[in-house]
Amino acid sequence: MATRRSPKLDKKQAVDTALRLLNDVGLDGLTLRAIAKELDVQAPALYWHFKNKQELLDEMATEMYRRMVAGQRIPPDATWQERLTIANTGLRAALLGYRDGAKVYSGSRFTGTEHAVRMEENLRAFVEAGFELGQAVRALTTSYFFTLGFVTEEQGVEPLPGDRREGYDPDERAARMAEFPLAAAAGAALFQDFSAGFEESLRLLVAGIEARYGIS
Amino acid sequence: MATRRSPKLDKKQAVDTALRLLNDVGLDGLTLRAIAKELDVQAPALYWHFKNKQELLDEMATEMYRRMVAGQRIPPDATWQERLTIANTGLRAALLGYRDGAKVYSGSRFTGTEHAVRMEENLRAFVEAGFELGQAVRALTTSYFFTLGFVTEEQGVEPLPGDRREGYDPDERAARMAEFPLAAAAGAALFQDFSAGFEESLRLLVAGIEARYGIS
DNA sequence: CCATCTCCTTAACACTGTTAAATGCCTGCG
DNA sequence: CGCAGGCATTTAACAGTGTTAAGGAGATGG
Repeated sequence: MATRRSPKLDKKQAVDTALRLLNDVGLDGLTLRAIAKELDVQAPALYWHFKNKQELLDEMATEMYRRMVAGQRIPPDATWQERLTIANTGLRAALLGYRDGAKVYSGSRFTGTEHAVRMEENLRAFVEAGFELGQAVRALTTSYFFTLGFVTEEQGVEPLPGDRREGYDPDERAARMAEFPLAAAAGAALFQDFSAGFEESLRLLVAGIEARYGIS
Repeated sequence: MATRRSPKLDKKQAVDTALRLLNDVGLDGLTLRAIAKELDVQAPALYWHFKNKQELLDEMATEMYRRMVAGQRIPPDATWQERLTIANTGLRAALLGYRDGAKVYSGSRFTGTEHAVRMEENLRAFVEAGFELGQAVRALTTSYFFTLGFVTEEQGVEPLPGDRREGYDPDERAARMAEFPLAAAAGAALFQDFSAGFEESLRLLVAGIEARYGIS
């Protein structure tokens, strides 16, 4: 009866393939023709499943988020501090998992409402810890925006973990900045160990929330 | 002698025109041909002054930064808290001054080293206030990344101050989110008053820096 | 068996960033 | 004065982009 022979192409597979391809070619190289070729299909075929390229990108961002959530284990008895740290460390890791991940992600909008379940969960945890809803929103979004900004910048310097973009040799930079000793020395703190810097920033944020909202 | 009749086109004027055009057409509409037309010139003429489009965008970002610095009056006796607040409020205002401002800005790199003078100034002020250099860098970059992430998101919802993008009607959103009461209610705190939210986040950050580094 | 719906292909369009070559205009030199 | 040569631009063209229109193969349902 309803067993129409499986179509050559389906939405989920297209999104998966596009995400895989993204790591090889980057956002600039991620053309519809390239994606189509990977799927053994002609480019306009994608328009049967997506109304335009942006809708495919939106689906990609949503899938990135889905995988991030799936990869996070939050202990049921986690404090709000642990929760915030895990959520943002996980978000950063998820974005770093794809070349131009942060750009793709923050240039897109989630499809559906699936993403709201984790958001609801986080908000509830914060409210139960004693936050007012507005405070919880502020605490979570502040860290969220910070993480997006951080990784965007990070991937501008290091497109994929390991290979650094030209113009970012630390020594070369220091030489160029010779007139500005503090700014030159800051390069080390900035471009050396992104992970350590990121975590320190999160600690700063946690400390601020504790202090300002009086909840530890 | 050296008064060669001024060429039709010069770098600074091209950048100014491109920045003005950006507000009319957005980043997608900002094509070399459109910029050239505005300058009464053919598109390839731009390649005499810029090696490619990215270099023009870099110059635009640098000019945005220049104007931001010019528009900021930092009192000589400002505390580090005031300094951080002024710097980031000013950055946000500068980015909001252009459609897709945050995207253009964080997709580009500064040309030259001019930007380093303000950075040096800020770092020195923090060090003089008692911070170690690493702490100063962390405090300033954390807020910097936050602001970039915040405005990127803000301009995703409100391309230009005033006109809101479709799909972001607060009531419609609340209805769609009916299963997630906290997330639905969070919409108000998120999409209502961006400026108030931004300032509260900065206060959170300032409080965190005070608490963790013990400097008030 | 024919009509219909689903899913994909082929062909084409307008437009993009970018390069190559040709063309004036201005300067400095003989 | 004439002419070489660089500066700054134009014209023409190219490969490649997202997207649309039209058509066709293949299964489904009446």
